[in-house]
Amino acid sequence: MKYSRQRELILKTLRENGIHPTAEQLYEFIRQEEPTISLATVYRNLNLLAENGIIKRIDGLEGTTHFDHQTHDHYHFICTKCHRVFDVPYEIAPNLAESASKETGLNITSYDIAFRGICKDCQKLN
Amino acid sequence: MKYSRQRELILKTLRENGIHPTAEQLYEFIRQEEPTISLATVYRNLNLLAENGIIKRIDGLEGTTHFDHQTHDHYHFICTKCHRVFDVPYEIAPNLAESASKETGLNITSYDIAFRGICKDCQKLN
DNA sequence: ACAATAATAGTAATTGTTATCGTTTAAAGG
DNA sequence: CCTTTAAACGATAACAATTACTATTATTGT
Repeated sequence: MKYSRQRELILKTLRENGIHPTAEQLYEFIRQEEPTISLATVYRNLNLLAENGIIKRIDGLEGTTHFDHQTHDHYHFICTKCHRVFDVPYEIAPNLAESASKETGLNITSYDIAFRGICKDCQKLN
Repeated sequence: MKYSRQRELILKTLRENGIHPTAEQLYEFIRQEEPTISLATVYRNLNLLAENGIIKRIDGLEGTTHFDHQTHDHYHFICTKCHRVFDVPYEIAPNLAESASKETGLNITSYDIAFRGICKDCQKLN
């Protein structure tokens, strides 16, 4: 993997962002600083970074994939109204992958937990 | 909601299917019995059934939505090789939505837990 | 500095899904 | 029954998210 300014910018922007953006959202943000960047470049690098374990994909939302700079297993809260994704500072069970593997006999390598509901900002708007 | 032969067939087929198929997979299967059915009808009815709580959507896979005839909260195992979705007969924590709500202060209404790994069939093929 | 090759921008193509629209069909009342 | 009405249909166009393609540019090792 060869260095590129665009990839560094993508990673830096993702790390500074708290809501785990989509490729499109990142693209719109980065465009302000780097107007010639291509949407394809954002997608290409996000996938590349995720494949190399540097960032993490978050599926589980309707249609669009989000990206997270934190790679360790943790939980998310997805607002069903504004569709933003937040980290959940709460742990159900430590070593969940291992204990679930033992219990079920399945070869579990990772997991995703997504909680859904209306976030505090969206609740205020009612 | 008015009765339709197509909807009944979709629901019946989903209930008989163990791997929680996508709309496309259901469509291909149903076509054998009902060759004139439209893919749009499959999508329309799966969404309608899910909105009415009769079936459940499973997001969380790369891109494609799967559907599940079981509506109560339960966990899934997604094979990262063949992309089939299986039920996980294992419960981490009862009343997870409520306890996580209390713990975090978030207004959690539902959740999804997806384990990932290689299923037994795919392990055999190596 | 130069060759080799990875990465880029721009855009076309693909894929999963939804919307549209004219036609068909199930349910309810006369 | 027969008619009316609205829901559902099939076919296909439209759409949105993502990937593939291609000619050009940038990075790295020598």
